[in-house]
Amino acid sequence: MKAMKYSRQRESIKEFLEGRTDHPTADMIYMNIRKLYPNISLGTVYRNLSLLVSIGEISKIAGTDGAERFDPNTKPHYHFVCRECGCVQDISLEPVKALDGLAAEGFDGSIEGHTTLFYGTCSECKKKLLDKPIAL
Amino acid sequence: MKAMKYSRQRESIKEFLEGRTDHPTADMIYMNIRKLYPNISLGTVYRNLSLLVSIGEISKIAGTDGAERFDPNTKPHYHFVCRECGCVQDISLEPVKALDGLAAEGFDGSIEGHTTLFYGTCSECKKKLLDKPIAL
DNA sequence: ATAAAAACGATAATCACTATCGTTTTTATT
DNA sequence: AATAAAAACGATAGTGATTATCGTTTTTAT
Repeated sequence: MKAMKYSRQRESIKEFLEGRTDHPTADMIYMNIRKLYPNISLGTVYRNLSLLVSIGEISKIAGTDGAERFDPNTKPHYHFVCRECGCVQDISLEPVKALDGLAAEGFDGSIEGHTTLFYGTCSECKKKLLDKPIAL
Repeated sequence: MKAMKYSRQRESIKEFLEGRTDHPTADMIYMNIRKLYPNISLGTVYRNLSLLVSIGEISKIAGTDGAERFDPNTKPHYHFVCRECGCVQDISLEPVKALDGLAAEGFDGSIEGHTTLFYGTCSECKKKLLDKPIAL
């Protein structure tokens, strides 16, 4: 009933995301795709991003302040967000499924999973903070 | 330099939140406070909520879709969000601080903590889903 | 080659939230 | 109690991310 048709815009969005680990926002993706398709619309970027998410080809990272971020890696994994610069990075820790069981104890609903966002200071910002003189 | 002055609007917001475990949004709080102060402004609600958060009297729950939610419980704890109705509930599991150490392994930034949001179906919605006939 | 419908670009609308600003309250000091 | 500085207010405009609308263009099965 709703067969998906090919679109080069969607293809280029997927290609742009492929291999990336910086989890860009819709706007960052828009800015970059515009170099290839100068009159692509921001709405088209949003439409295709949610389309790609809905068919499971990319995933969306929620919980980060401001804009949503997109990830070509669809396997569940944890993320880290830097409190200094706001950058988002992958955490190479296998999701701790045991947490779901622990959380389910004494809980009357059913728990299907969890999302975890670690926060702190990324290595880049740690360096910068060391170089910076102490503020008075 | 910036002494905080009393305000009944702020007081009533704090009182409204006190004892609640449904984690209302700013708008839900606004709707309720209006019964007591019919011409309170939504801006006043937002201003006081962030003020109360900044002095540590209440806390803000991020990561839930749409609007931010507020919690009178300032001790760090996990939350659950229902995928059916969107309600947010407390999880009575002590934050697993060991996760931070695990995540830090092989990570070059520094991890200060994490937020975790469990998802699934709340008990209310489980009941409703059982009563509902299977869709064709 | 045709035509149905999916996707497009442009743009308006929505939603949650923040900022501005003139007026009202609070509160420390007379 | 009167005063006055500043914090807080209500009304409202503005912002930023996202979604909806709509007439036109592309895709694709026939």
